[in-house]
Amino acid sequence: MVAKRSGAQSKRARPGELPRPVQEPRNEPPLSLERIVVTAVELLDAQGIDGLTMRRLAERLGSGVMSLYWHVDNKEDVFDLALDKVLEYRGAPEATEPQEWRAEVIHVLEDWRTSMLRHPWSASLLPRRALGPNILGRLELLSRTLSEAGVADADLNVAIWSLWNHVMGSTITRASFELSDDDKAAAQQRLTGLSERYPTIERSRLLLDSDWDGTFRQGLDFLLDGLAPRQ
Amino acid sequence: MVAKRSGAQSKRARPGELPRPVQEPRNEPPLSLERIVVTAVELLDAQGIDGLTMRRLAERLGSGVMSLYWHVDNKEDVFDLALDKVLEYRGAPEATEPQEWRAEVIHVLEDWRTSMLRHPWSASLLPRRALGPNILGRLELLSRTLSEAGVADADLNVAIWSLWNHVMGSTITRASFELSDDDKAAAQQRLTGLSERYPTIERSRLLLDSDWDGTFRQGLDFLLDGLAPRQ
DNA sequence: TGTCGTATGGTACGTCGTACGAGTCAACTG
DNA sequence: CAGTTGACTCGTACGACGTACCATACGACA
Repeated sequence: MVAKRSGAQSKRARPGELPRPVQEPRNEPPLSLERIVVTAVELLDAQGIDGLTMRRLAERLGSGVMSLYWHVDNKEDVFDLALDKVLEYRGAPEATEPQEWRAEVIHVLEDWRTSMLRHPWSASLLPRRALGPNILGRLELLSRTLSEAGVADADLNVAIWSLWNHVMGSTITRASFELSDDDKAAAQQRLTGLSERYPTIERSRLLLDSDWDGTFRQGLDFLLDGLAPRQ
Repeated sequence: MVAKRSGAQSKRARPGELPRPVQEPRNEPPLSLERIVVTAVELLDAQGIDGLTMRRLAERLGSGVMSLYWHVDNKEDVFDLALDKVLEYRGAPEATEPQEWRAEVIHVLEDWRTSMLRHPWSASLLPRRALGPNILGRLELLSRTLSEAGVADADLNVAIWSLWNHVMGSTITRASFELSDDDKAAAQQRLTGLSERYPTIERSRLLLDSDWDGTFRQGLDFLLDGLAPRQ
């Protein structure tokens, strides 16, 4: 536990140059934190949360299992890094007109939600992981936007958490209904078998066809209406 | 996989009656689904999600590990049952005056949130587990209340999911900040060490002292304002 | 007395995270 | 040039896990 995890960039392996000295050809580039995290995300996308094991990760990287532990403290670390990786923000860094703050907020939050829905495992992972720099960066951006829009400092925390909660809730709900696969079967079974116990749910077909995107936008509008300073 | 998991109630062991025939005294009551679930909740409360293992559960129950599998399909099953157990609803079953629907909704949702905060593991578990009967029961109750309050069927799903999302988001956020313990250390470190990167967050002390309950109530009010029919 | 459904649990297998320590290699020091 | 150091890789091994398989016990009924 010393100098480990310096932001060591692996130098691009320029092919043809510097022929491999004595060893049998190593067809994989050297390990790096970057490669590990990228591969972990791939693995999570392909196999889900339980599909990520250190052995499989090493296999994909063409390395020994224990080599990973030079770059990473433990498996939880991998989860933290993968989660934060997925939440990198590549948004317009342009200064926005002050009167467009609402559109700016909506854009930030929808991008956030989209990023997580692209990797459904991230939604179920976030509740129990630490806040990485990218997550904090998004929170900071949101804070600044609201602050510049005129939200008083005293109301800022309430505003931020309300919006955060909305994004988290919508995303998690959406994602957990997306990847179930037996969702339809289970829901159908419950609805037909127990329709007399849950008549209202059945009537509104709550579990079968809901407009996730519309719900997100509509709830967001209500929150922003309430949070925004009158003007 | 046949008649298993019938709601087999274990008959109360009436002490003194029917002396133990030949075996050495079995000081534990017989296994039952009920006992298993209750003990699983205790174990989760005490040790957290990773603390629940089939071996530890069996140890607490004074039984062999494999005996659990007569009552339960697998470990995921235990999670589902424990989660739903925690969400039993013991609310006032009274018929409410139609003009009090708003208080009724607030009560239902606050009770929901309180139940989950009593068992912080439930918040991080819910996103990836199936909907049990108690959860569906709460959704049904919420649906009926809103429906009787005059929310049109077309808007019902949006209303329910918006409220559900709010409860989920608030609870998960709150719970994940509650049980971290290194929260303060990590947050402090980030704030002092990286204060120039997240100035707005630092200024508002977002990660240190936020009013979770107030945020929940205020966001809920905004949502209800938006969702309720004008009257 | 047998047979059957209900219930218990010991043993064993494959998989997991990771501690430990030996190994390789480039860069630097003298 | 030899020697040392530090960055990095990885084979082996250990304890813990979920659970498949199978032997057992017991009350009820034939």
